[in-house]
Amino acid sequence: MSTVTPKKQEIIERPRTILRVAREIFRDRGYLGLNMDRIAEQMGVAKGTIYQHFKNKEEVILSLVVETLDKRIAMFERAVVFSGNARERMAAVGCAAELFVVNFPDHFELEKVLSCSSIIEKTSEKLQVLKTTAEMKCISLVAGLVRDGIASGDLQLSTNITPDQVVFGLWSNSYGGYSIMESEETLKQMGISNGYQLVRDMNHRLLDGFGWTPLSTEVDYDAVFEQVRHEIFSDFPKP
Amino acid sequence: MSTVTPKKQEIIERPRTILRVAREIFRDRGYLGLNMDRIAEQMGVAKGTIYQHFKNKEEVILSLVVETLDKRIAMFERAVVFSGNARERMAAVGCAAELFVVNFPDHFELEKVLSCSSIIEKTSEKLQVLKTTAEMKCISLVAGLVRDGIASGDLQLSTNITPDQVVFGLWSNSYGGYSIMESEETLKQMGISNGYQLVRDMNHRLLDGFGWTPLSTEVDYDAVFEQVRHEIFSDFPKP
DNA sequence: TGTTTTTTTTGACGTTCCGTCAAAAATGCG
DNA sequence: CGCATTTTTGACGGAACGTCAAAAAAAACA
Repeated sequence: MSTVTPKKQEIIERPRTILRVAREIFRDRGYLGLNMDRIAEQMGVAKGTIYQHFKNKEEVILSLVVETLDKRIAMFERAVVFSGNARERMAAVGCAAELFVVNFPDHFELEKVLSCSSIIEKTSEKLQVLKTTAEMKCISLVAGLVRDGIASGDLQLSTNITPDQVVFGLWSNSYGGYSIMESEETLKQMGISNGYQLVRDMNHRLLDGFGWTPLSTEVDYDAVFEQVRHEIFSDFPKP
Repeated sequence: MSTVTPKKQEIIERPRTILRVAREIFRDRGYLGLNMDRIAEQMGVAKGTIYQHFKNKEEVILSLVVETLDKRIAMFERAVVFSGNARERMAAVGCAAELFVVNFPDHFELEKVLSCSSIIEKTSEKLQVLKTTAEMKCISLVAGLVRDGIASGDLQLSTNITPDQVVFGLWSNSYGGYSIMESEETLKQMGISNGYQLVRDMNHRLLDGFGWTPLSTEVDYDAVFEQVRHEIFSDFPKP
C-alpha cells in the first residue's frame, strides 16, 4: 500500500528543489561559488540529504544541463513547424537557438564546465545517456529539415555529405561562435559589436555554401527571424 | 654588477621548468590531477617556491596556454607564406590549425578549463593581455589572407561584412567543431568518423558561401592540404 | 495510544588541495 | 669567516568534498 504522505511528497520534490536552488546559486555566484554546503544551507537541510539524491557535485551540474536541454528541445520543436520552406524553417531553428542562449545563459556556462576534462567522468552512465539523448533529439530535428530541403529540391548534397554532417556544421559554428563571444575583449578588438547577428550570418553563409536555395543573398532571412520571434516565441524577452 | 651564478641561472630557468612539469602532469593525469603540491614534488622543491613564480594555479594554466599559442602563431606564420593564391594559402592555415590541434592536444583542453566561469578572473591583467595579444596575432594573419583575396579580386565582400568577421566565422567553426569532436559518443551517434576532415569541409563551404573563388567545388583543397603538410609541416607527425 | 521497526536526517570527521608566512637554510659579500 | 640578504621550506589555516555512525522522525504495528 503506497499512500502519498506529505513527507513522501516532500522527498519526491526534493531533487527539483535542489536543482532550483543550485541554479540560483550558480547564477548569483558562478561555478566556484556553487558548492554543496551552500545548497544545503540555502535549502535549510543538512549536506547529507543532498547526497541522497545526487551522487556528487558533478551530477548536480549535469542534471542542470539536462534540465535546460529539455527546454531547448521544446523550443526546437516549436520552430521546426514554422510555416515556410525548409530554409526558412531552418532560420526559425536558428532563432530558437539564439533565444535559448540568450534566455538561459547559465546553460552555456554549465556546458563548458562539463566539457572540462575529467568532470563528466565522475557522473553516472545513466545521466550521461540522458544528456546524449537530449542532444540527439535536437540534432534529429534539425537533420529532418535538411532532408526536407533535399526532398523539396532546394538542396542537393554531394554523395559524400550526409544531412547529419550539415547539422554538425551548423552546430559547430553556433557553439564556437557563442563560445568566442564570451570573451568580450577579443570581440571588441575584432571590432565586432553584434555577435549574435554574426553567428546568424555565418550559418546562412554556410548553407549558401551548400547551395541551399533560396540563398541568403536572395532572401532576407533576418526578416524571417523577426517574424519567427514574434509569431512563435513572443513569450521570450527580446534579445 | 650582475654575474650569472649557477644559482641565479637556475632561478631564471625555473618558470619554464615549472610549466614543463605542469604540462607533463596535465597530460598524464588531467586537470584534476594537476595540483601545486604535485608540481613541487615532481620538481623536488617545496610548494612555496612555485608560488614565487606564479601567483596561483590559474596563472600556471594561463601561462601554459600562452606558451602553446606562441607555437600556433609560428605555425600560422609558416602557413600564410605558402605559394599559391589567397584561398590556397587559407587552406594552408587550415592545415596549420589542424596540425596544431592534433599535435598539442592539451592546449585545447586547457583553453576549455580557462573558459570556465571565474577561472580567468583569478589571473593577472598582464597575463590576460599576453593571451589576447597572441590570439589577435593569429587573427590578423588570417585576416590578411582575406584582404589578399579581396585584393586579387577572388572575393567580394558585401559592404556590411569585414575581413575580421570572416575570420570570426572560420574560428567559430573550427573551435566549435573541435569542441564537439571531443564528445566521441555524440560523434558516433551522428555517424561521423573523420571529424577533422569534416571541420575542414565546413570551412571550405563557409568560404564558398562568401563566393571566394576558386570554390571548393572547383578545386580539390584536400590536395592542397596534403601538399602543405608535406612541404611546410613535414616536421609534424601525420594526423 | 504506546511501542517497536524502518526510514530519513544530521553534522562532525577524514581527506584533499589551495595559498601563506615565519622560521630555517643557502647564498653572496666584505 | 662572519654577517646581511636572498631563497627555500613545510607546517598551518581555510575551504570544499563526500562519508557514516548516531540521532531524530516517520511508519507500522499492537
